[in-house]
Amino acid sequence: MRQKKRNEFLTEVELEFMTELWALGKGSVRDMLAQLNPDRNLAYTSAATILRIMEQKGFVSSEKQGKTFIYSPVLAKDAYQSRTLRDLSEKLFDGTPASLVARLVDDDGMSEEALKEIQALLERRLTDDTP
Amino acid sequence: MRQKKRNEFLTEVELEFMTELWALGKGSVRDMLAQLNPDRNLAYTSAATILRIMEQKGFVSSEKQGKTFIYSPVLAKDAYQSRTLRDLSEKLFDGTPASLVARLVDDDGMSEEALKEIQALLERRLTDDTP
DNA sequence: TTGGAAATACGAAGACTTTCGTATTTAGTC
DNA sequence: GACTAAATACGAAAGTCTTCGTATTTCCAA
Repeated sequence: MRQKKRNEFLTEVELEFMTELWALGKGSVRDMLAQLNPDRNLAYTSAATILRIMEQKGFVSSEKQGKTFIYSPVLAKDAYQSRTLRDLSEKLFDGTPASLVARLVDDDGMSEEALKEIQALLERRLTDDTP
Repeated sequence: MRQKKRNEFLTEVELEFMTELWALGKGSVRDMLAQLNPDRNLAYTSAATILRIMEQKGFVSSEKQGKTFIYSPVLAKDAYQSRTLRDLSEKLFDGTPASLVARLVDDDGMSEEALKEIQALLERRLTDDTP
C-alpha cells in the first residue's frame, strides 16, 4: 500500500510558474503565458490546468475578475527558498549548512565579487547578533 | 511529441541509495538493505531493481563477486553536491549564489561557530586565488 | 552432478507529472 | 434575450518513479 505523499515541494513546471508569479505579484493565465519563453509553446489549457492544480495544492490562490481568475502566490519566495535549503542541507549535506556553503565556495564558479559579498553578509550577521 | 529528458539528477530513492553508497564506499544489495532504516521495509527485489536502474543511468558501476554484484559510486558526492547547488542557485536564486547564502544565513539555523567556519573558508579562498 | 538457496532479470501495477483536446460555462454585446 | 469569443473544467494520454512478484540464472555443497 503506497500512501499518497503530500509533497510540500513544487514540481518543475510549478516552480516555473511560481517564479513568474513571484515576479509579477499576481496574474491571469494569459499573463503567465505571455511571460513564458516564446519557444515554450505551451497550450493555453495546459497553463490553466497547471494553475488550477497549484491552487488545489495550496501554492496559489485566486480571485475572479470578470470571468478570469487572477492568481496570487500563497507561498512566499523567501519561505520556499528556506524550505528548499533546509531540505537540501539535510539530504545532501549531513544537515550542516556550513558544508553546503563550503561546497559552494570551493567551486570555482563564483566571482571574487560574489565571494566578497558573502563575506560582508557574514560579517554583518556575526557583529549584529553578538549581544 | 515529448522528448525524453536525460535527467542528470537523482530521484528521491536514488539519492537515498547513493548516500549509503557514498558512506560505504561500495556494497551489495544486501549491504544496502542492511543500512536502511528498519522501518523502511523495502523488498530485496526492489533494492536490486533500484541499483540496476542506477547503473543503467550511469550513477553507479558494478563488478561481480561470486554471484553478487558489488556496486560503487560513479558520481562522486562532491560533484553531485556542486551540480545540485548550481541548479538550485539558477532555478530559485536568480543565478546568484550570494543570495542563496544570504537566505541560509538569515534563517538562523546556523551556529556562530558555523558562521566563523565559513568566514575562514572565504578568507582563505580570497587570499589564495588573488594573483 | 545435481539440488537448492540466493542472486539477478524483467514485467507490471499504481502514483504522480505534464500536456492538450473537447466540452462546458460565462461575461458582455447587439 | 440570444450570440459569441474567451475562459474554465475535466478526462485522457504518455512519460517517469517506486515497488514488488514471478521467473530465471548461478554458485557450491553434498
